[in-house]
Amino acid sequence: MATACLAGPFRPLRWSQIGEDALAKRITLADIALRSGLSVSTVSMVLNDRPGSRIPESTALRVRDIAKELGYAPDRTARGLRTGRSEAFGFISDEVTVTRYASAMVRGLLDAAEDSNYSVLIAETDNQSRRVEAAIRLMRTRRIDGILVGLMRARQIDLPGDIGGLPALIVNGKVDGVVSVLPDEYRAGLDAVHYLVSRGHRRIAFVGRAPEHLDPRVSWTIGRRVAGIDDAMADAGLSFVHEVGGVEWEPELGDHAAAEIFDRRDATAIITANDRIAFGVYRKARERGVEIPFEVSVLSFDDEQLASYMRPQITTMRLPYLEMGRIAAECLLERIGGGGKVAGRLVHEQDEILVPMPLIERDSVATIS
Amino acid sequence: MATACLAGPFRPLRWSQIGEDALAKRITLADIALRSGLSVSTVSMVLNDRPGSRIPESTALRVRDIAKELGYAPDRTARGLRTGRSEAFGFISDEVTVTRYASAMVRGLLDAAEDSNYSVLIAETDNQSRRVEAAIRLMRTRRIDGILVGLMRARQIDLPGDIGGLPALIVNGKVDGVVSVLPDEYRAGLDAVHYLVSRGHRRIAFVGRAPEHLDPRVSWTIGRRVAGIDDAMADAGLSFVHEVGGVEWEPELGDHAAAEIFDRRDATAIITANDRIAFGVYRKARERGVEIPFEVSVLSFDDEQLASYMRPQITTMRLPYLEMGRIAAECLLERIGGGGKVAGRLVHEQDEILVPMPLIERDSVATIS
DNA sequence: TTGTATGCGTTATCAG
DNA sequence: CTGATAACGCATACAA
Repeated sequence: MATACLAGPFRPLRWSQIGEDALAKRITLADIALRSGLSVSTVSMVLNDRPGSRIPESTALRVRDIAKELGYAPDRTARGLRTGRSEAFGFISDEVTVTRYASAMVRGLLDAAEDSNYSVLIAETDNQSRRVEAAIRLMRTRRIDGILVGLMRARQIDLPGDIGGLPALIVNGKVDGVVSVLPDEYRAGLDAVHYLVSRGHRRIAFVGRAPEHLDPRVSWTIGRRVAGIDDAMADAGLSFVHEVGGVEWEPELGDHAAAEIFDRRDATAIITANDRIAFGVYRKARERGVEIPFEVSVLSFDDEQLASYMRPQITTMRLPYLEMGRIAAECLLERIGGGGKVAGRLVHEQDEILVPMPLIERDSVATIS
Repeated sequence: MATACLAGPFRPLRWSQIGEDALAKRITLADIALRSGLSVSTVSMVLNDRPGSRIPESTALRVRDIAKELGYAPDRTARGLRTGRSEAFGFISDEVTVTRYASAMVRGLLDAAEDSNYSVLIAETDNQSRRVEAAIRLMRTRRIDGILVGLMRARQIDLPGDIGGLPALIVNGKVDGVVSVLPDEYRAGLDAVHYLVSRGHRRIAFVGRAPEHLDPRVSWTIGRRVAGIDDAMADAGLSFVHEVGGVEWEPELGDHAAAEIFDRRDATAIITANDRIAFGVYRKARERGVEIPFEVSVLSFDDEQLASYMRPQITTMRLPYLEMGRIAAECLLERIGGGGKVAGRLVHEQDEILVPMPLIERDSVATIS
């Protein structure tokens, strides 16, 4: 472990003010009951305005006034103990919090939670089932109302821990018997090809096919992405002028593929299975003096961070992590039934919720005649 | 907002098993008291083995056995209500969860929390003081034991919300009167130059100086980074053969600077203020056919994700976000005093905890004679 | 229309 | 050594 190291003048410093602030007692229903001369239960009724018992507006108003004046906020711990609902849910991820990819997912779910006054408990498991179990156990002792499981790469997994009757969803992944929120990869594949064709391209190359990716335990979505691409090509009466397969979707594959494709001089456009491959294609293009998009167009998938560094800016099908996170949280909240002010109609009793992958139109695809 | 979209066959699906699992009542102290014939308080004493009262090993053992057998886990909600400590702390960040940079910080603090059986409540504020206040308020109603504030870019800020007597630390930033955990930028600047000098470089260029960065509200650390570089240069009796200033530390600055530097042909090494600038330098080098590191060496700062895509791999001073997160959480936990099994000695009553920035030695610096 | 009593699961105090 | 009993802050069924 890294060790902390000191610097600067040694200046004693209060970690926290133990003064009047700390003495500012947390104010409770009792306080406001005292102030109003009413009983605790009356105050509670007013503040939760329960439909059952009608309390005259006059007193209700007074209670609310005092509550506001005192700055009352209900103690969620106590309320949770009483009601059995914590108004918090858990998010367990393999490593999504920490990766280049998908931390937008976290933001999406945080946003949705905030809208409903929910808190989120986050745990990373690094794919160790021991840690998954531990996380779930810990969260249950905190009485979370539901649980979200997030994966960095969309694939099928088994859930080691016992969800045990808790409302649950999986984001960017597949677990038997649990509803998934997934990117709509098939449609994205379709859209990608349609876009290219609509811009006049008919001699298209494809980089990244690999049978290994068809195993659902490896990827639940890549097969659909490729199927979409293939189907759209077939619909357009086209077939690839060249293909370069590859399991490792890294820049090196792009380097290598671009070299081949540039040598053959037969493609006007290249579809790369992801941005990292496209990055390699770009690199090779710069080396060879091949001008994108004038000599060759590039269309890619993912729109990861890396894409923002590519010049010309790359046109790519965006993985909608932000929306997936938000939608997953909204579904969960609605399922929990806790005042989740859900914007639109949300889908239930469906085993997959597919979120569209928008085409981010930038500068790497030229129109040809 | 994106709308969810359906696909696949409509197959009714249980969101959760309402069967035996859900009926598996949460087991409490009472259950285990019943089974053991002892009282709830005795069981509690045993399970928390309080020093006050000695309970014979025989009964203690029996209690523990039953507890294990039943799979007892204390209800943190109830315990929290009683003790006033939730064994959870809050993490409030401007946008650190979601950026390319610093999500490692989150992992670090999650790791530390897990070691102490703490949970962490995360909120993003997007730099809106309204949201900061709301987050703090919400967290306080959950009785968090302490609070961590994280910033994406290390700078001085004011904390809008009322921390009110809660133990607090700020990670990668500065708030008046609050202890900071920061990267040791001055030393990193020193080390960077020393490294270059030790490899024989004496004609060094620097890209990225800007007076604007010296404002603590803009950056609390860049000044130190540059000061370290300058001091080390002076110590070595050197001055930069060329400098290209720039406020925007983006690839374009690197492009531009590299063009200048390559034209002059007077530097054997370039220090770029961050990786994004270095990325631009690389791009220009590839365009010009300049070979790194043989014709010119590049030394950079940050080691952000982008760095992993650069070929040859770049030598850079790593921003130790993971360690900063872990150390901050450990300090906070120790301050809270809650069973935080802290590995090493941690520093207190110090207004800054500086975490070393390691030199990640890769392939962009050549040794010259 | 409002107050009383009870319980959520723990921990803590204090008798026995 | 152990067990009532109270309290944490809130919600709710029921009584007044």
